[in-house]
Amino acid sequence: MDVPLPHLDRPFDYLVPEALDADARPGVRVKVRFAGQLVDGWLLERSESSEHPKLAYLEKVVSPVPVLSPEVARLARAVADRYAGSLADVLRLAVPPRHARAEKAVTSADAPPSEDTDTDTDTDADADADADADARPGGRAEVDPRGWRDYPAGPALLRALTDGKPARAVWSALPGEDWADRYADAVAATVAGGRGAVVVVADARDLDRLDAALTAVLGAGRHVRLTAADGPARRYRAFLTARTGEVDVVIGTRAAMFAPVRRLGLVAIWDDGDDLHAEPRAPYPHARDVLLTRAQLGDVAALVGGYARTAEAQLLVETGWAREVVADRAVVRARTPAMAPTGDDPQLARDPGAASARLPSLAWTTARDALRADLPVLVQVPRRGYVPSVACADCRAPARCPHCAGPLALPSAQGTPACRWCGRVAAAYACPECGGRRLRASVTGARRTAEELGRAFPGVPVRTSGREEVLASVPGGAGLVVATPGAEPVAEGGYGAVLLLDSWALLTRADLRAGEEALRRWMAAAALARPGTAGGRVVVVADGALSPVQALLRWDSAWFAARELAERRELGFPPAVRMASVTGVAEAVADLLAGARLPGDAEVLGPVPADEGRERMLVRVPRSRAAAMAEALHAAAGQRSARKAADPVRLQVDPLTLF
DNA sequence: ATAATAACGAGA
DNA sequence: CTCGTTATTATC
Repeated sequence: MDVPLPHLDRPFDYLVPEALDADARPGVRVKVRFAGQLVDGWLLERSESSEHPKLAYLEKVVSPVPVLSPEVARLARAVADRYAGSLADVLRLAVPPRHARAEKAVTSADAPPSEDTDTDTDTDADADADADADARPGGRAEVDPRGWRDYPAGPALLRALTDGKPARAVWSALPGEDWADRYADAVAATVAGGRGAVVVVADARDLDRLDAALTAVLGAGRHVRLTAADGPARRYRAFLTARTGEVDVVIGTRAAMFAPVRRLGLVAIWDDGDDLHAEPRAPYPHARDVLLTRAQLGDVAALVGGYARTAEAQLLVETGWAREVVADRAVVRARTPAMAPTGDDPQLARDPGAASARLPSLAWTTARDALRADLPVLVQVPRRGYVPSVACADCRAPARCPHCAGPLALPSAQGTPACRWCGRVAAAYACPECGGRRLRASVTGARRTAEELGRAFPGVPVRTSGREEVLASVPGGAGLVVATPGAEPVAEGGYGAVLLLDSWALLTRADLRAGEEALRRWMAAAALARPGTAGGRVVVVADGALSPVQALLRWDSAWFAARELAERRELGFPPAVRMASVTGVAEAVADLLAGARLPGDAEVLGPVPADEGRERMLVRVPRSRAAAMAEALHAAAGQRSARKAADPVRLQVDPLTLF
């Protein structure tokens, strides 16, 4: 039933009229009369009998195309359960809105859809048999591991993919790695084994890169792009192309995470730390978690890769769910650009205004040398607009509540710091890192402009790449490129120098993931530099003693992720625990939590003010209780919606930001 | 939304 | 105790 009300989140039985018998197959969209009115719905399964005494008839089959595959239906239910959401909400994300013209174009051109449902419902054994018959007639296909040879476990991973084994890998890409080529290799290996693949990337630029790499390896027409940015018609068309089994490789942004793929053998995500992977619509699923759920449910291989490793990926490694695919230290050293921190200039580091007027001297000389060698220089500047928070004035460690480890905030310039989670006043705050007692508001630095840099290096062409216009690549000669994180163009032959500025603004954000995010952005930029042996240098304007900076200098995000995860265990933060946030007007939030039969060991934190007069409570449980918590919250939301409680409450499981 | 159903209370 | 009205709850 396509209604988002949580208390109606279950199947309903209907009779199928004779006339609709042929079309009424599992996976089709239907219209039914429900509570007196016509509503959209999904035909989940056909059955001979029903518990329900008086059944109504199906009103209409919207289209005979079974757009919802059995695998995706199962996945959607699992995702709804994990995120305390409704199946209908997940299906809205999983199956794009119907576009009649696109549907006609695809289904009339190809084999009737009946053919494909048969293969879809095949058992795994059948699928494997098909695979052998299709793609490996005379023996075992072998895919050249190419760049995967740089990673000791790489070739074995590709073999496992070709053999149809459900390998799970957390991949830490080397600097300078052409990740898109590696993902294309992984997909090709899967396809060689007769299986399909779904690959999710964060944005259109990454998608273009992967698209090109895949076309080079597989040839044209073997894969399809699925992204919301392409518009409803193209998106639905791409969706149907996959659903009918015409292609079995789907790449895309998070809209593709639910893509139906015949004989799925691999799910992959690149740069899982990018916050674009978090779906902003209810129930707010994260692409990484959806794909991993998919792998788990279907004996499907999974590849989670990035230059930087997230705490979530680290958890997969530490629990043994996935194996890490990393290069040996010697190879890392050989590929890494020469890196140097320049945090020893307190004047510049602490005063963003002064720093924007000129570059720290090491950064300046590094850029100058690269330009003299006729090499391009990348300057990464953070976006403005980070939430102000409070940090230790001496060591700049973010100030946390001694009681619940929530973030501290200063109500006024000279006020007493108070926790934004539990509201407790931290009158006698002392920094746990250095014992300092003074606090300062940490605000972001001003954005450096390209003109300022142009003035510093007269006569050098300056390009910018940012929100308004994102450059995919720049030529190899001397030139300055100013880019915001995530918009760094690839340089032909690699950058001679990469300057990472305003790190302080990144590191002191009031965010649980501040350190991880800073490292992720730095690594993404530093990966574009030439190796140190070829003259590539990276300068990060930050204190070299800070752990994210250490991790960058050593190109060891696994080390950082392990540290980060350990810290989150200590503080009781995700992914070490599972959290849910409940947001709404105060009475509604209290009402929902009062009606929720939470597991005994659940902790309820808050309230903290949210925007527009609403407030937010956090529920924290051990990971073993995650399902129980989600179920309890979903049920409580159901109770509220059943009695038509007026004020809406937003439920988010593992929200991206906790503060 | 709307229909069935339970709950309630006034008046006989 | 019944009837009529109103809250509650289920909706195939």
